[in-house]
Amino acid sequence: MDNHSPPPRLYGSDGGPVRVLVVDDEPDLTEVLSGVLSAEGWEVRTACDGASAVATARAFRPHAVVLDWMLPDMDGLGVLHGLRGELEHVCVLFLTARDSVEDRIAGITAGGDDYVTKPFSLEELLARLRGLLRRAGMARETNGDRLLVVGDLVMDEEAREVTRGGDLVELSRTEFELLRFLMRNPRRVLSKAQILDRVWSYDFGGRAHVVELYISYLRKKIDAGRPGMIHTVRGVGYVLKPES
Amino acid sequence: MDNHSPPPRLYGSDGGPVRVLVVDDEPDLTEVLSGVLSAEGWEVRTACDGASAVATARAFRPHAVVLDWMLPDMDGLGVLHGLRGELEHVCVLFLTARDSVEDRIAGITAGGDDYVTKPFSLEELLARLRGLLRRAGMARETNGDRLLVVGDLVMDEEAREVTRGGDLVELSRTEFELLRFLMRNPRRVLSKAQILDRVWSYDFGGRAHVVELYISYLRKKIDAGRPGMIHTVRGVGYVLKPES
DNA sequence: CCAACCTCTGAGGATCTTCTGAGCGCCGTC
DNA sequence: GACGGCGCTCAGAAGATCCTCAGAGGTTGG
Repeated sequence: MDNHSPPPRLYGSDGGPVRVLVVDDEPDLTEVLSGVLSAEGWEVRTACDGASAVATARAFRPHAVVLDWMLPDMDGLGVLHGLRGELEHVCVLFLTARDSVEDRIAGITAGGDDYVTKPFSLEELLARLRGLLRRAGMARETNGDRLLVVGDLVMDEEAREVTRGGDLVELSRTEFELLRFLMRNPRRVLSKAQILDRVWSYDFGGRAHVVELYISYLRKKIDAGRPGMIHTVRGVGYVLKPES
Repeated sequence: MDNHSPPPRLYGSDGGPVRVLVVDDEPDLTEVLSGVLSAEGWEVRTACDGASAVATARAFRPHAVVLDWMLPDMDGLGVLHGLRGELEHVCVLFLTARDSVEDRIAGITAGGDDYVTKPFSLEELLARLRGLLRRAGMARETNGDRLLVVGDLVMDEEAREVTRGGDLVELSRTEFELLRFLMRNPRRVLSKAQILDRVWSYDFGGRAHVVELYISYLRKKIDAGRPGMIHTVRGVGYVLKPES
């Protein structure tokens, strides 16, 4: 369930919603991505292979493309060529298998694009996509700047830096992503299932118990000796909120 | 039995009533849900298996679907695919057995959908459904925002926060659901049977005595030292109303 | 290759919820 | 005034839920 971002937070430089094209041959994946992205206020189209991706891009003119590196009909480079032929400026976020051609991708991303390795968490993908568009100047956040602020808790997403009351807090990767999700949904109760679906990889087979564990880690680092901001709502989930 | 919710509270973005399709193979359940939902002002259709669900969706074009995860002919994912094929935007609320959630319904809550575990209470199901539609922007509440207000009593459903005269009141899960039901039906006498049917799970075997008990808990937390808002109507039930 | 770190599992124990049962008081009736 | 029906509250047992610790396994970086 996606209960953040009431109205769209992002707008294209032309004022309309940001358009993103999702290209992958697994329908389950495109479906989930499509759902999350439109719930975040983006306009989404999907394609399942390279040829239809290029064709869709021609009409849809997306600001960004989420593109699987391995497609049934062509590889990432081929699709990239097709896309660049259609669209002058388009941000591309590649999805790759962990061990596939990381070096070649590295060359490509030099052009301002980025990549995420499968399996990824939705929060990570969203963050990358947002970063990509911001850097390309193709979207302006209504927020204004790049800081997430809840009470005296501040997160700089780009620098991956978190401070509470001015003190720097060191977080591991998972802790950071969990906190980011919480901070993007302040004063809203999030269930463990929701958290699991967003912060952990989509193929994670584990149980909700991990969420409790990481909440416990976060509390130790963030709420230590201060009024707690992470509250348990028994039988429902967790909320992040500044003391009232 | 269902004498609350005066006229429909929800309208689709097109101005007409919200359409919801209920899919479950237990006729008892679909019947109850259908009754409650239409009493709440929704337009309802039902189906008892996956195939007829997809077929009905084609003609009915529901805004939301309440879908049992386990159906005689196909599983939830299959039906979901069928539905997504027919309808562009549709919210899905899954009904699952408690332990099938543990097996994980990967990505379900990520795509903007939600689930409720059986056995559930009607209030919980309704709340989830309302939340789903509100977030999808497919319904606008005549109310305007997400707060329930009765006198100086205020409930924020998303944060699960209740205040009386500005003071925060901590409630357990059941207390919260009971109060939500009362606040959604202010100035209306609700019988214990009604309350039991709506706030407790449909398979709850207990007696009306629990309702008295929980009303007592609520009074202690909400009416403590203030003019009482929860009034007993002897031989009939309870009313919530601000002092007149 | 080793050390440091991160992530997850499992178990134990602490805490909070929920429901049952019983006693008591209020109210209307007889 | 006595009685029965009804509602309120307390106390406690059973259960659900959550927190934390300790440790295995994997990954990273030197």
